[in-house]
Amino acid sequence: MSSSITNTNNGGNNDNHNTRKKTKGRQKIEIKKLQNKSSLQVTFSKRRTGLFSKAMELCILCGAEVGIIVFSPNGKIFVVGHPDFDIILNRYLGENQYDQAMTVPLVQQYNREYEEALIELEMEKKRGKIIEEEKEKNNGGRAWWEESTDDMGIEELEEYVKALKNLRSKVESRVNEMMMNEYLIPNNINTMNQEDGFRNIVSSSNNEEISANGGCTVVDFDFGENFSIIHNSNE
Amino acid sequence: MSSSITNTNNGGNNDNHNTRKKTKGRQKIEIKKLQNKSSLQVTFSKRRTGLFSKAMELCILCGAEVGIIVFSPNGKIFVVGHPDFDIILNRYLGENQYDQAMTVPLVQQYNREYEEALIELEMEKKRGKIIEEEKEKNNGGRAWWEESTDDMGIEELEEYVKALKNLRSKVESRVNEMMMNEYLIPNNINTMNQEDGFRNIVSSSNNEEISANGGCTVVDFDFGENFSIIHNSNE
DNA sequence: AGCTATTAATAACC
DNA sequence: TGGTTATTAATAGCT
Repeated sequence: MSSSITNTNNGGNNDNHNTRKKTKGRQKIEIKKLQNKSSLQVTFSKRRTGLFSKAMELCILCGAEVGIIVFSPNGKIFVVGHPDFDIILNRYLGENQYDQAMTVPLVQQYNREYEEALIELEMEKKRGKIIEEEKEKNNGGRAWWEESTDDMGIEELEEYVKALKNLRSKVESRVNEMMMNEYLIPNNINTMNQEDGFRNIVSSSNNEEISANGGCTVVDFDFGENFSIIHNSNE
Repeated sequence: MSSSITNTNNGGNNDNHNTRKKTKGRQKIEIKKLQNKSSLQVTFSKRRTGLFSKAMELCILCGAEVGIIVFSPNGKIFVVGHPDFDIILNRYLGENQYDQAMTVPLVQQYNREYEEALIELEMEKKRGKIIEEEKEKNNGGRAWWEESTDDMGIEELEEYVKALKNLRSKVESRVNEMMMNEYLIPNNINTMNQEDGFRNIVSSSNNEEISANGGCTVVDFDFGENFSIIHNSNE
């Protein structure tokens, strides 16, 4: 049906002249990885623009909020968001803080290091408290660890270090265990304040490249509304 | 030109009967917020599907990696990603750890608490080292803080606590300052290991609802490839 | 980066 | 929500 319509465009006139079709026009393609490197590049660029445009339309038409991250085949990163990508991300992280989004390696690492530091600190404090107590108990006298010989004192310190290392490994495994549980039994969805003090600098620009950002450029396309786009370069 | 073609569809036959157009078909619309609530809902649903589909095609055709977060006008969250949203997010966080994405409130808090703990710990360790040194210096003798009276010893401790609190506030303001600088002068892009130990549970499901995840459902659409979709419910 | 013939997406209706 | 149809919008293949 539709083919008969399109054929009327050229009619029965299959002569040369200026009625000959200039190009084949759009052709149906299979959705599978493009092999031609240069056409892949062009397609990526066009379709990425199309995707961002669609996202913007969804936002405007429906009052939705959309954030998109795209890594090009060459590893370049493109980020868009409305009203702003980081607000979207923040909201996502806030509503999903119990799931894997919050347990990205860096946060895991912070978590572990912080807990370790806390425990070490607690132990140091306890030690300080013991010293104080001992001092008050036999005032003028020596502290408990000073009652022994010098060798003995050093031994104590070595033992302390050993205990600390021991503790560290115990904490490590306990933290790992906790992480496991967080994966398997999602819980404690405690909402946090998302608006608090969080301000972003690389948004609300108006048109074209505004500020270099450690190799990360911020661009505001002609999307009419404030639909911030962050990418490295045009691809 | 195109209008004359479309008119051939109905020809000159403007009678009733079964040649009458069944619907007006697609009409041109302005990209501005839809007012009709129910059509907005329908449009959101259809266009969201379209957006996700486009994203998937971009991934397959070009070998790109895409992650999308959508908040519906009703606040429902929809997340997609290929090969997996959390991998995309992880990669983004990794490559942008200097920018505001890493300074969402929770991480800021972790950061501050960790730094404070570290400094307290450092101070405690230094104190311990001094004690050790003093002990070795005049072996058998008293440590420096024991040379004074008991009152004096307590005073020292109180001073220590005061100094610690002082330090804490100084650290707090220094950290705030650093955060400010990180916003204004993006720097230290030190790459971290992103593949390390990070595994996600709520992906690689196959079709329809698989696992409830604290109210967050995981669905794999019929996108052919493994294009994970996470959302709360269908909208 | 432009152009054009097509296909793909979708607005209106059911 | 899911299906149909007439249209518009996106884009594949060329320049």
